[in-house]
Amino acid sequence: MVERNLDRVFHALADPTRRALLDRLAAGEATVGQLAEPLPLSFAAVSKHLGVLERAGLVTREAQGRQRVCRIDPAALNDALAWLEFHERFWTGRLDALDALVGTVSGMTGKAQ
Amino acid sequence: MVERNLDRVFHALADPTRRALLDRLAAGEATVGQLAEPLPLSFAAVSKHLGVLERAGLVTREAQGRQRVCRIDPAALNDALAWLEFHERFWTGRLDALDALVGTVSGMTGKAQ
DNA sequence: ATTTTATTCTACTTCTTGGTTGAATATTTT
DNA sequence: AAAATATTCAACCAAGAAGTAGAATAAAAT
Repeated sequence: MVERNLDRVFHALADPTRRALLDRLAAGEATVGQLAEPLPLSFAAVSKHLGVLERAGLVTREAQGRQRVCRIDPAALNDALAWLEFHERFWTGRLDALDALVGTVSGMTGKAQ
Repeated sequence: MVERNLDRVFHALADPTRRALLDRLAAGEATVGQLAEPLPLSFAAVSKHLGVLERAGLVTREAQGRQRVCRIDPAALNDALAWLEFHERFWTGRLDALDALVGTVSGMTGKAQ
């Protein structure tokens, strides 16, 4: 269940266009058109990428008149972050040093998993 | 350049079988056969998955007699971890709280990025 | 030297992805 | 009401991913 979502989140992050979209959205909400404008892609392609990000829970789209306003949802990063942190800890055998860290990060967005 | 590797790392992590392989390897090195044994997959399929992990820099395979010993390489997680941490920080606007954290983690494997 | 074992390579298949274009839908503007 | 705008949908295509099976390779055991 969390596993299934990890698939989607990691897959969403594995594309440079989608990471660029996230970077752009980190600077503030934007419509699909605003997101598509600087990219060498059709509207439809950008809309599809946003679909992938949305299904991963990383982005929300809200209809506002005839346009859709996109916003980032930082909470969805938590799954991926938690997985990576746990495994980095585990792999490096440093089970001590980062104990506090995971608590810190998962507490950051206010969403426990 | 780091970007291109991020593609490979996130893509490698986006598959549950590959994450399972990493989990298994976190417990210690293993041959391809040992990795394949509990999985409902052919040897060849597992070998392919290991190729993906290897190209992402997450795993190394070393020939040892007629078998290949696989080991995890924690350093490769750093790219992904750094990306996620930076963005989580950025997205949540908490540019303060995690400042120490990034230093901690990137210092952990002894490899600065 | 032959056989067995461990792994990879080479097709081949099916499904998914990322892209396109043009029609469809919904909302503003005129 | 008609035209323009913003976005998505549907159909399509090319390339890549994940799987299979069987041949090829290389080392170990007999």
